[in-house]
Amino acid sequence: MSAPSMKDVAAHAGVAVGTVSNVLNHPELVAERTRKRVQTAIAQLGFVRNESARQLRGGTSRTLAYVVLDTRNPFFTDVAAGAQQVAEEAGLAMYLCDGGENSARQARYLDLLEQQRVEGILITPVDADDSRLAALARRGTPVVVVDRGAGPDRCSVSVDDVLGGDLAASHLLDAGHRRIAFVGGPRSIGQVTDRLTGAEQALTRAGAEPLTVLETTRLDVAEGRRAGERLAGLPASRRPTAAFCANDMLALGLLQQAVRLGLRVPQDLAIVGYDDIEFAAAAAVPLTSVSQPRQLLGRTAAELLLAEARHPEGHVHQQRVFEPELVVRESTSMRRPDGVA
Amino acid sequence: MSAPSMKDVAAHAGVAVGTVSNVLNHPELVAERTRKRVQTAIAQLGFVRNESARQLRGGTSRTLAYVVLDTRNPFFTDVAAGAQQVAEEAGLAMYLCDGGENSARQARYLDLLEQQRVEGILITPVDADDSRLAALARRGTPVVVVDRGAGPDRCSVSVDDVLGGDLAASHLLDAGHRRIAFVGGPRSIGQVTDRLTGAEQALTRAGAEPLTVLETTRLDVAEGRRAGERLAGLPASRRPTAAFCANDMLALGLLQQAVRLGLRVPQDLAIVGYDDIEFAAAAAVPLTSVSQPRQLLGRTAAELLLAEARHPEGHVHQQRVFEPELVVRESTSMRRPDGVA
DNA sequence: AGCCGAGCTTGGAACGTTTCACAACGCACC
DNA sequence: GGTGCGTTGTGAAACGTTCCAAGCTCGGCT
Repeated sequence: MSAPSMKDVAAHAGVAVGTVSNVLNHPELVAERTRKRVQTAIAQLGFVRNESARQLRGGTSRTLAYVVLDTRNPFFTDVAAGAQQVAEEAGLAMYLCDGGENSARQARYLDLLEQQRVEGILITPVDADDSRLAALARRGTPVVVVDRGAGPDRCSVSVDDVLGGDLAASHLLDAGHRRIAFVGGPRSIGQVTDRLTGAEQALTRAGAEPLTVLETTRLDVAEGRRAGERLAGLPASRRPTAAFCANDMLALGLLQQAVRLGLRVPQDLAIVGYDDIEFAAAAAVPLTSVSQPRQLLGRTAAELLLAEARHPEGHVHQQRVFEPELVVRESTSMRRPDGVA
Repeated sequence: MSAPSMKDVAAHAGVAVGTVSNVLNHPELVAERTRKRVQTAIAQLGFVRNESARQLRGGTSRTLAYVVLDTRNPFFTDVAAGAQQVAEEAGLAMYLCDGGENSARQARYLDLLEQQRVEGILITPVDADDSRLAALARRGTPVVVVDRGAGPDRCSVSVDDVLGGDLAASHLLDAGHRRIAFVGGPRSIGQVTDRLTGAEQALTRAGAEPLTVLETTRLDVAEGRRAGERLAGLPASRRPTAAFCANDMLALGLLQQAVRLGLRVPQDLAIVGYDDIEFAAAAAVPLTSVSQPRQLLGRTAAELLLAEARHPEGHVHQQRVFEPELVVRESTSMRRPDGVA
């Protein structure tokens, strides 16, 4: 009653197990007649290869995985789409594992994937703890860190987040803002601290007063709304006139809540996001954002991973760093977006 | 040089292979001293269980998969988050497979997952072809269809899309619109045709002129923008005064392009979306949309799947249908959203 | 007729686990 | 001093493949 195996197929077709295997893997070795017979037996029994057995017997898993920071952030699904494309071209499947910004969950996925002997892992880590990845790599599972730089003994694909933070803050300074807030967290996430660092660096350079940091527990819309509430609650005299958010999810939440509570954007509060996700341009007030080459990031990461998986011996780890780009829209520009007035 | 196996661990610790297995699976059967010895051997060698072998030898995969229509649509990642929560509580991992609105790709994933003997599959199918799912189920892999109704021999979790379409169209009719466009496609996707059917039904009931159907090739923002272009290109006399989009991705694209091309929303063009994704409320003109209980959908689906996977014998298939709800926002309401004037 | 090689098929080893019947040991008890 | 029991550890079978050496059957060639 359990799933039919090759043995059953062989019996049913009156051939040896090896022949069934040959029909599946080297059909050219099998005589026409026999092949047909085996194939109908397979169809009749509803035989399905057991991938575990297959893999055990020396095969490879032909599978990659991308352990994502949070699948609900469109930025990462765009990156994933890029990676998936490359995987597909190489004949590999790619699983997405949602870390949900949860360190323990990510760790569990890593364990599982290693035990499953996937050919390689792409990961955007929640925390800075590199030892787990080091162990993985040491034991033979190639790892590429995505959207975060890595040390010399690992491939990584990232965008210069410090520069991105600098761009964002500089833009706000240029527009005349002096009291600027940074919205983002938790600090354990590398991108958050890098973007913050970049922004601080710009302010220091300009001799402006330091950032007001509104720390969040996650990088999602809900947290953005909470930050909006906190900002709107401040007396206008002390309220920052601009906010730089660690990503667009936060920025969109912040924007939404700020508007709801009566702040005008950008007049009362200018907002800069990060990632330039597709929805940023379509926001209530189209969002100024720091853009990253999402798909390219994914593609490159997958290519590096494949290269390492295919030729582990001579592999030289690369840390690719792309440049972010500021996309200015109405959320920071004083011009009225349209002539409705 | 290849990954160490239990045999290596056993040799290193001076015990039998069976003992190593016991340390891992039934530690209480092993004496303290021996257990310690084995554990240090494991640590020293960097031994990692081979999940394939494990699974082969009668174990189960403790893994679910959700084959998503398109991971770049936030609706589905929200559903996935709900499902994942349930899976996690049950001690299972869940892989996300991005079908990318591509029938062939979905099929490939299904094959792979079946060969991998996952415990069950959640799927939002691209096309209406049920035979593949039927085959899966027949051979013993439980399947639950998500966001689409199914026949009596399969579990499904869906929202009444016909009703949703009706709600949307009725709302537009109530607001006085008579020339209404439907934006969506391809028709192979069940949700699209159901929502269209519902809308048509409302128009017929009201004796209004039939829908102008703008068919799209995908359900994404880019296609929405293209539809916007087509609409804006029509002479005002023949242009629909309202559009109902098969999902929010389309609606957001349409909105964006319509505004860019000088149409005022909702005065020149009212827009209703579908799914009420988080970004709908934050759009340039907050989007009226048909809301579905996303997380609940995912949770329920996963629960049904688990139930079937755990007790296949007595299982009775259920087709759960939830009710959608119209959320009215500025994209269809004539009131000016704020007092800016 | 005998031999050869081509074409096809076979059977069994190996992959790394888990499980299970059983062996070995020490110990208490009669 | 044997018996019986509980505690630990052992070794081999089994899971479903793939791969390979070896076998079989033919027809053609010398």
